[in-house]
Amino acid sequence: MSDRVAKNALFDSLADVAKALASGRRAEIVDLLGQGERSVDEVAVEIGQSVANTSQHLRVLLRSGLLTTRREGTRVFYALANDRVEELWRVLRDVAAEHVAGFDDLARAYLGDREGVEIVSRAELARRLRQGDVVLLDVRPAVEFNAGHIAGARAVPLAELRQHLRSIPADADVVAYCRGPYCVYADEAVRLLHRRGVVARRLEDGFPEWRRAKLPVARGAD
Amino acid sequence: MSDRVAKNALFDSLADVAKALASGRRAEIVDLLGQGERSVDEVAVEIGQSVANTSQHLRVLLRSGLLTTRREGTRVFYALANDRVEELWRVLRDVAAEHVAGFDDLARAYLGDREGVEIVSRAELARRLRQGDVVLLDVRPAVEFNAGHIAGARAVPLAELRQHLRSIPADADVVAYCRGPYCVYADEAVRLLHRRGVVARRLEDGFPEWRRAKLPVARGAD
DNA sequence: AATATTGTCAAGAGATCACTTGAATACTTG
DNA sequence: CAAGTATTCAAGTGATCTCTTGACAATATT
Repeated sequence: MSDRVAKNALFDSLADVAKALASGRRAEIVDLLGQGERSVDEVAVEIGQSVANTSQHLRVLLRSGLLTTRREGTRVFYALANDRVEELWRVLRDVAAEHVAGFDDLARAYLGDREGVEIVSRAELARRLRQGDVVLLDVRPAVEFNAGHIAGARAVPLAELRQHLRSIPADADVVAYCRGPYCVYADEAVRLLHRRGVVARRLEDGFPEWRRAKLPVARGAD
Repeated sequence: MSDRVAKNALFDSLADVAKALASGRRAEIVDLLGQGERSVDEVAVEIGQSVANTSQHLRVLLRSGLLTTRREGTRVFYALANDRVEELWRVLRDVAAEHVAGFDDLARAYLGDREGVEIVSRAELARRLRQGDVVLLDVRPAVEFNAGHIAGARAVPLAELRQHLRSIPADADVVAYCRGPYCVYADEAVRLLHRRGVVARRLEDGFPEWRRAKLPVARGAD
């Protein structure tokens, strides 16, 4: 059939979206931007790549329509184009977790042994927050907290957790959260708190999932 | 940080799933298998590639966990691993339709001008089927009809539509459906029916979406 | 056992991709 | 306007990807 060429072109164009995500570094970028917009330089630091290379990855994602940009002075901020992109990322992540051979091992290698880290479901955390008997720590970098956080959370970036230890009541029931299920921050926070004898758990996933579930969120420095 | 290596490996492995879909031909395969399992040879014919190349594409999808296989005599049947894979494909398709520049043009080039082809929503079709005042044609190949179809549909593969024209009452309200929103069969059926003076429309998408919406389905030759 | 059918593997050609390096551009500030 | 900062572009290298060709493997039929 002569439709072959047109059909190939159509499906190649569908595949272009997948291609945009078909690089570990770009996947990392999408995961990161799920927390809010970032400048090229910030993204470069987060993904551990040169600025030039990061810029090229961002352009690829932009060209495929997954991102938008905003200029502010000399800086350019990239953000996810919309919620559907976030949904695509989430579904992709779930499929990988379910189907990719060896994925669990890789996750364990990066996140460390999660044996000692107890999990709190979104539903339970929402209930405990309403009751007011839980100390909720947002252990992501401050920029991300400001861009949006769970209502009632305290901004305690992982790097500063040590300094805040004193202000956490010894008998408190602490929950920490970060970017999502494959982010180390909350795990490390929980482990540190445990070592100090504080009862702490981590939220099952992260802020994007909470927002998506239409649970209460807030913005700004606090 | 020394976590860099582990983090890269984790996200590379997430990107592997995207990589599996990052080829137009493999995208076509996933779209096709959404209708039900197929042998290597059948897939090869559908995507217009050699058997050897098709086999390699199928192995890539298999290795990434998106497909499963079943052997029957000398033939090997491939199928989507589960519903989540279908969901991933659907979300990817939607994101492409929404974000990829020029996607609409490519779709029009393949599907032809859809001006004259009126659309029926799933909800309306479901209602009309309950009332029993609609003739519903499944214009996909017979294998796909047998693997699953909308309850109440008649199997009328596009190639055989001409022979069935006589058995369609001139005053009937006809609806045709096929694989999904980017499948040509239903459009072509509607155009043919129009030329014969029959009032016909196409379902907004296809069988997989109908099944996913938990609307009534049936299996087998009728 | 010989033959046919169906699918997989291996090697190779040409295209595309990821990252590096160094230069160019866009904007701000002094 | 000059200098500085943030980003993008262009060229190049080694690796990976797609498709082809031809051989090989597994199963069924005679």
